[in-house]
Amino acid sequence: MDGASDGDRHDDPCSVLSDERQALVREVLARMVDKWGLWVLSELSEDGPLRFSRLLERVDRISQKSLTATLRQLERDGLVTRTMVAQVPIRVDYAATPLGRSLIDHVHPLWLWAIERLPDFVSARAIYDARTAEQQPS
Amino acid sequence: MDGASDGDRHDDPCSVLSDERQALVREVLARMVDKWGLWVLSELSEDGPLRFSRLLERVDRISQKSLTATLRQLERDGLVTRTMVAQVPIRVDYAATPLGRSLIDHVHPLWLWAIERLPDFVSARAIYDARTAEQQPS
DNA sequence: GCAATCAGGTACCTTGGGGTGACAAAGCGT
DNA sequence: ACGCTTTGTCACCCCAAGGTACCTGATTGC
Repeated sequence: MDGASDGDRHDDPCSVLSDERQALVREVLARMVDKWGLWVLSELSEDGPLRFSRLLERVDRISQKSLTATLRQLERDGLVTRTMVAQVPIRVDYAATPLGRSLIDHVHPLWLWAIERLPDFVSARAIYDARTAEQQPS
Repeated sequence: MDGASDGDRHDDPCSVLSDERQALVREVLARMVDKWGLWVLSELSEDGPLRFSRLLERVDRISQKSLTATLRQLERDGLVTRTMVAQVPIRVDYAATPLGRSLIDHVHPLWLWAIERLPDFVSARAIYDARTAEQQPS
């Protein structure tokens, strides 16, 4: 009997979790890799609470829709808080939670590592693309 | 040399890089968060070189198409190597590169952190979903 | 000739992310 | 009354990820 198809043969984060929990982890981490999540959370983590339009200015070229969606997702996962302030024109402050700041702290090293290794990725791609181009010259 | 005029107001990984390089980092890291990339790379990193069909068995429920695509992307970014062996039936071995193993080493802590915090995410979502449900009784 | 194995490739479909632009409620200045 | 700002929502679009299913090409064995 070899190769039972289940259980924890190794300590893969992936194969140790149920599909459901695995998906949840992926969804949370996906924000740190998608186009806006990390950026928005970083702004909030570094420069205190910010209102919607400040974020719109600071996160360059983000659309209103995407900023709204990003904030909703971050809020849903407990990474940022949303506070409405009844004011002259209505005002909404967003702030990073401790959980959000902790996530940033754990994500930054990974990004820094990736930035350090950028030349490796660039050259790996150049080599790969050149090799596949010579094999498929059309 | 590279005309990447990166304004660095703060040490955001995001706002320090040119769009192009930012996108490259995101693409590499995205594999570690998408459905199969981390899993495939982990298998290769832990259990030596593996051939296509072994991976197909070990990465449960992955489709041929997705495995092929995942491996191509990992290979393109220099994270795995592909070696054809002229044999009885043709044979192809995939193995993690040092760069790939290094990436795994840097990604694992993040996943472990996320798994530790899973209860926080679950409860944050429960609270958020309950609150929005009461406001929008569909 | 015919089936089987291994390593893919290709077509088709559904989902979801993200962009644009128009519109909405709330209060203020004029 | 009218328009301004702020904080969104909604409708419409395109594109890419991923799944299913089927096809290819090389080779061995019958």
